[in-house]
Amino acid sequence: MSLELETEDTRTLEFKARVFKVLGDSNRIKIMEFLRGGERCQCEVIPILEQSQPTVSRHLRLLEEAGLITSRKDGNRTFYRVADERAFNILDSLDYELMR
Amino acid sequence: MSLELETEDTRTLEFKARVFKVLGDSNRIKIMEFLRGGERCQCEVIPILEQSQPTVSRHLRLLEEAGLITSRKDGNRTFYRVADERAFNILDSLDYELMR
DNA sequence: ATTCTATATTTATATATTTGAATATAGTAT
DNA sequence: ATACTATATTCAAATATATAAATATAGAAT
Repeated sequence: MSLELETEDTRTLEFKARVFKVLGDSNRIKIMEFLRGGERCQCEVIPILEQSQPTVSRHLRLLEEAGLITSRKDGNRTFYRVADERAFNILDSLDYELMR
Repeated sequence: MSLELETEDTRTLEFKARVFKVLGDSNRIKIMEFLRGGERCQCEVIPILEQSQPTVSRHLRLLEEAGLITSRKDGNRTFYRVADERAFNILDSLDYELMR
């Protein structure tokens, strides 16, 4: 028995930190919210964020690497969707009045 | 009607991003998990993180600035507790098997 | 084949974040 | 008063992150 907390191992802890870190950017939260409407291509995301195409591409990649979204190619385009509907629970877990 | 999403205003979006960003660090998640056990002083947190006192002090300050924890001084010590039990919902919202 | 459109990658720059050493402050104990 | 303990702050260095310009790739349209 070490000094480590019993409740959560290092793996889980770092997994959670990675996911939260990726969500710790309003551009990426905006993407997640946009994807509530279902699958969208990158070209649809770009005007939502009002940022450059490489920047949007990178944000999408980070969300995908964190396992929050998945992508599929269709011809020219890359379509993105939320990997698991439960991902929205993370976003919604903050909808209480801690905010002012 | 602008290009902005109707569902969440910029304020809410940036609030959420700020909270997630603060939680996007395994040291700070570890602190939150430790505080499930109730109020603790900084001197109790330090051996949990196994990091320097200034570093722990800073992590605690960031959590407090994000509204996730509160502090109170008692003599020499500063005690910290979770600001709202619902903050644990954020941490727990990630307990589904997106992880491997 | 050429042009256009969508996306990805590389690169440079600017900015933010993490860390601990050093120091400051302030309460506690003797 | 002096020493000790707990915490906060300042600072510098290392590292990470965000952004867009430039470029590359590749499918679609003509």
